[in-house]
Amino acid sequence: MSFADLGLSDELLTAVTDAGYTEPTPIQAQAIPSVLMMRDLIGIAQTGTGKTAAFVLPMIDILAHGRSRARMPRSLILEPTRELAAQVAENFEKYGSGHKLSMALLIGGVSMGDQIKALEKGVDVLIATPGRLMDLFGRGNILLTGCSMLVIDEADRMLDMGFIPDIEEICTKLPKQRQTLLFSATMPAPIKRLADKFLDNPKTIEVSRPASTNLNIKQWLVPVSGNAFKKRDALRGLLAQDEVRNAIIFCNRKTTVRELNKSLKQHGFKSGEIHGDMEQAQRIAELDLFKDGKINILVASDVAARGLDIKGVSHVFNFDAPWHPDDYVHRIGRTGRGGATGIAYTLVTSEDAENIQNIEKLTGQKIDRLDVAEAPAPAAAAAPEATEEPRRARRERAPRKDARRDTAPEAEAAPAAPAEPARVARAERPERRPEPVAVAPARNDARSEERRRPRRDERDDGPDDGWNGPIPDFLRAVIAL
DNA sequence: AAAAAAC
Repeated sequence: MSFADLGLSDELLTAVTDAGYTEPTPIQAQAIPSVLMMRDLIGIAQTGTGKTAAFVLPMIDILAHGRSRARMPRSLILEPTRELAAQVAENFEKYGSGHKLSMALLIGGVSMGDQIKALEKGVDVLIATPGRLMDLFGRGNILLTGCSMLVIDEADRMLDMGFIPDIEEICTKLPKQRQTLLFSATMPAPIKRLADKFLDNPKTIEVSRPASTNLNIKQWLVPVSGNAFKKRDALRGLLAQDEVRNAIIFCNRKTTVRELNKSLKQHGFKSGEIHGDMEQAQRIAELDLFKDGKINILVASDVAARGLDIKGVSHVFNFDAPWHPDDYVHRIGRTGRGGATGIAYTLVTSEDAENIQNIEKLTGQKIDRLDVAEAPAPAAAAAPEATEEPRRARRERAPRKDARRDTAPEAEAAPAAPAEPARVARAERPERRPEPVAVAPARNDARSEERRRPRRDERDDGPDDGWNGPIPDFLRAVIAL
């Protein structure tokens, strides 16, 4: 099966080939001919399956004929988040380069002026999040009566976010005579009802079992004993592996995102953050830095969990196990995209245990616990005196004021402590552990070692290990069980 | 429990 067999125009095939694609993904192979035949469609597909191109490509061909009129867009694509909407717009630009399609991206957080101007001129493709679309519609800037094609993308996400009433209202403003495509990773009852109500004899395509995980992604659970501080310890150790080219780190809370990014920066990592409390321009800027490799770590809330398509993300970390098991599948799906392999680590404390159970129930697979034999960098045990040395040195420094605080500890906020004798820092680190050259400047590494040792000690969590075999140093401090 | 989306 090749793109040439799907009925797309020659210009479009050229654009696809230029973009480096030769073979359609299963959802593209199944959806594109149906869409070109103007059928309604339900696409049940995980992200990372090539879903976006499955509707963008045929839409370009369909819209190539005819032209738009002022304030009357010819097609509408609804997306749950601004990032996703922007990404779909990028796809239209990429594949539509040979066509003269006009496009407007209606999302919040940016000024309305340009959006209104574009609408005035008339657009072939309108890509929108529901809020801004409703807003502009209410102001009389949009007429949807000429809109003969509708795409509802990530419908289950829309449901989660309470957008279904908005979607229903928008649907009623479109002409009855139209083509409607609905995409969703899962099919909960309210989405089924929505499809029954607004789609006409749809063809249903399901390309992967809902909530199945991508087999290209190697998943690990990393048991961590204790608190957020120890999680940060474990995380830094994992990030220091050579193979971590870049990574998205998901947290459950925006505050955790901010704290973790701050902490990673202080440890010399090139990291950035993205969450819903940030200005839109800031979000895009951070995303671009990550895409361009100016930073290689992006700490994110679930705003980035779904649909974000960034090429070549080598690792995903779940700093917290997500509350909703669906989100787990979406988060780790940011790696292993386009047939590449990826690795996903989930840090697990007792607080995460229940969420992990739900995830394993949903996916129907047990996730491997990272154990000694398979740990990334098995190492010789540290010399006995090596663990004593930093404790002594540490007692000479100011003790923590509040030993119970486990977020944003002042030890991290404080300026760098004077370096330990190099011998100590080295003795604590296994010889075979890769230097974190690409991720964290080595000079900061000794500092990070210093900082976490005192903390563990003061918290008086008991012995450092209970292991018999060689344990990677970074896991020694944090692994439970 | 959280995050997302309109001013």
